[in-house]
Amino acid sequence: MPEGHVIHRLAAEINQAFAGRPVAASSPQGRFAAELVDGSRLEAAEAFGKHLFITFEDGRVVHIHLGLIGKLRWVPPGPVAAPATLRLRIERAAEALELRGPQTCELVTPVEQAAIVAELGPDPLRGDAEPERGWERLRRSARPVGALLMDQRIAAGAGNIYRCEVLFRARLDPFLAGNQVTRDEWDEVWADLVELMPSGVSDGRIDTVRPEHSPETMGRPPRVDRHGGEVYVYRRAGEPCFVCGRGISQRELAGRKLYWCESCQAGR
DNA sequence: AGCTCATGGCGAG
DNA sequence: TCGCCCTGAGCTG
Repeated sequence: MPEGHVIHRLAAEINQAFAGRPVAASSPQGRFAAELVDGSRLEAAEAFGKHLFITFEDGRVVHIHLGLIGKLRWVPPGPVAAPATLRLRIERAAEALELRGPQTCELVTPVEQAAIVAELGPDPLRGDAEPERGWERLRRSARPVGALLMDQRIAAGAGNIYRCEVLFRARLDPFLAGNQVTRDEWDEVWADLVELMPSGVSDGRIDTVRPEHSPETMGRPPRVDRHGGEVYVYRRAGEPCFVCGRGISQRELAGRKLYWCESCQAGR
């Protein structure tokens, strides 16, 4: 259940553990032809948005996308547990990485990788991101900005938590049409993603609440979501807004649950 | 033990 | 917009 920060973090961990070294690869479940990379040298892992590419020697690339329920986890070496769901296991010495439930796990060529990346919009976690490309799409769409922020062609790597939180922090009405969003508002949203997502990578959780709004400031315990972070609106339906006290609203938008504050994020 | 839901995205209609 | 794919955690009984 990952947004881009999780994937970027995993890429760094994979490089730390395996880059430049031969690894063992297997698919106990049998749904991935792991023998094609088994025993070969893992060159590098790289993330683009929510896509993870692991390059092996001779230009073989394993493309992984976790989807909604996929998981990539480090496990202690030893016998494999629950092999029926284990799509891919990569291990070397004392480190083993297990992939379960991915939406995608396939071998691609570097050319195919480039084509997948070309379909993605700018990734706030990448230094080579071109936010202008996201803006050009956003400003041409009549769809609500709350739906557009789930579109990976506008900001690759952002998912449901970041869309809800960034809209709140910008005080933007999620139902405002993309073509009604001003350039300044887009710049603010983009800059906020660039500020928030690296913390997500280093902390392994999404924290968005500014100190002056945190319950802790009022002497109450921090209100932390199941995913681990402290957020303004995500999964807080009915609870009081940290800024104005109004109950947080919830509604489906773009196939996912949107959370927002109708007072702080009033339309115009 | 069973049911629901989850930080996604695809293809069909 | 809907159904569907993949798995497992967190509820309810």
